[in-house]
Amino acid sequence: MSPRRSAAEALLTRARILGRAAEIASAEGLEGLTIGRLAEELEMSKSGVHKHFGTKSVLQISTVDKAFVDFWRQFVEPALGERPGLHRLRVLCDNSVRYLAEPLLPGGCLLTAALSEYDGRPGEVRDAVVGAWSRWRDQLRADLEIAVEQGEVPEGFDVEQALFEILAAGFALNAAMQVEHDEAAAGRARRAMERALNQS
Amino acid sequence: MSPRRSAAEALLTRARILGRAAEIASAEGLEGLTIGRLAEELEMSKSGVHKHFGTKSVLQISTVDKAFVDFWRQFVEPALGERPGLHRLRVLCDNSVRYLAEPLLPGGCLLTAALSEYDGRPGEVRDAVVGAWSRWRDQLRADLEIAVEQGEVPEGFDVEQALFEILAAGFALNAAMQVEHDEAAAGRARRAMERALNQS
DNA sequence: ATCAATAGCGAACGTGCGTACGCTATTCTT
DNA sequence: AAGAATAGCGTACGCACGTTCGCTATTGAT
Repeated sequence: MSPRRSAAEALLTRARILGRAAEIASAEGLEGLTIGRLAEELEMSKSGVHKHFGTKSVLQISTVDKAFVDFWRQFVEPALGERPGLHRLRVLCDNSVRYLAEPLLPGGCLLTAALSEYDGRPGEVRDAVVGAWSRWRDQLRADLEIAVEQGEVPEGFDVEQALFEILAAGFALNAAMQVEHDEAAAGRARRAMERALNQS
Repeated sequence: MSPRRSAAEALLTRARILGRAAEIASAEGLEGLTIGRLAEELEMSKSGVHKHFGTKSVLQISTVDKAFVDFWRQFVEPALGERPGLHRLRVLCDNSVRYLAEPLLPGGCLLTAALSEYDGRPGEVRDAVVGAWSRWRDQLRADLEIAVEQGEVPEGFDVEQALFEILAAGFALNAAMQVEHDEAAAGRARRAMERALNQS
């Protein structure tokens, strides 16, 4: 039927697979993502899907990477031009709230779900998830530290405490949206993050 | 081999199954929990395990119930004798931090993990998870409202905002413990919860 | 003493999983 | 123009899953 596509087409196919994979995994989990279902929904053969990755865990890792890159491109990179420190941090927080309140994926933030799914399962998939998560956290921490250096926060400001509370608000927002579609949660998350920065 | 136990023994068997089920599910997820593995680890037959529940989803729901009841008995009920309002709320918060920092189960809080696992999958399992979760949240909210009535919190205190931030700290604590065994996270969670109550 | 009820076992089932292999027809290199 | 490389398909494999069925031997009620 469809014997061989060009190398360029193959890249498109791969992207198509990962796009659908991210959608499925965001709702059903990375473990609920199966090659058979993927093949069916994309109207191609199981072996055709399989060949692009060679292994289930490579598919899972690639899906995590894709979701993270999409998030980064759309919600982090646009902020990188802002003035580093407290200002850029506020932009990043606001972007992440928008991302969690109106996710790119039907099942919400794939990274958040995968972190919970794999926190107790050592392996390469877990490493990929934790790695992506750390990149995001390190970005926030970097701006927090710049804010301290620039004296934009009060004396004795606790960077790790603020980081904890910002991430906490993100977790809670994600849960509120996914579990009960709580429209008021975005506002609460914003307020919680702002309070984390105005540490008393 | 083991033909028929007494009704009393059967209850013990059921409890033994659910105990191990909660351990497995806390680490591998409610979906990663399988009857075959359960049977193997308990050294009984698959059909023997199966018969106690009749259906996989009943097993999952029973496991959620068991984990919730254990948490409730050990960390909520002992606090119910405390003076209602802000004081009891503080005890509950402290208890929940201890629970999340040193969980009963090897993979951390089963309820938190299950909430994330099932937030995008409608069905009876999800209903059970959300139901348990709501009971906990309602308990916290009840004391927050009592605190407001008793004037223990400042004028204009936002109950839902405080609730959001308390739960947020719990999520973040759970993640910090499970993902990177961050020993400092408990202190940060306590501080975050306290700040949620001292709403400015 | 009798006898229905049942805890747990053993074997089997259909299904869906990840994976392996060979094939075909096109693309890309030379 | 010729030939190596390969995208994707079709088929098949072994395995683990949840579930079903019949059996056995004890329990607990009559």
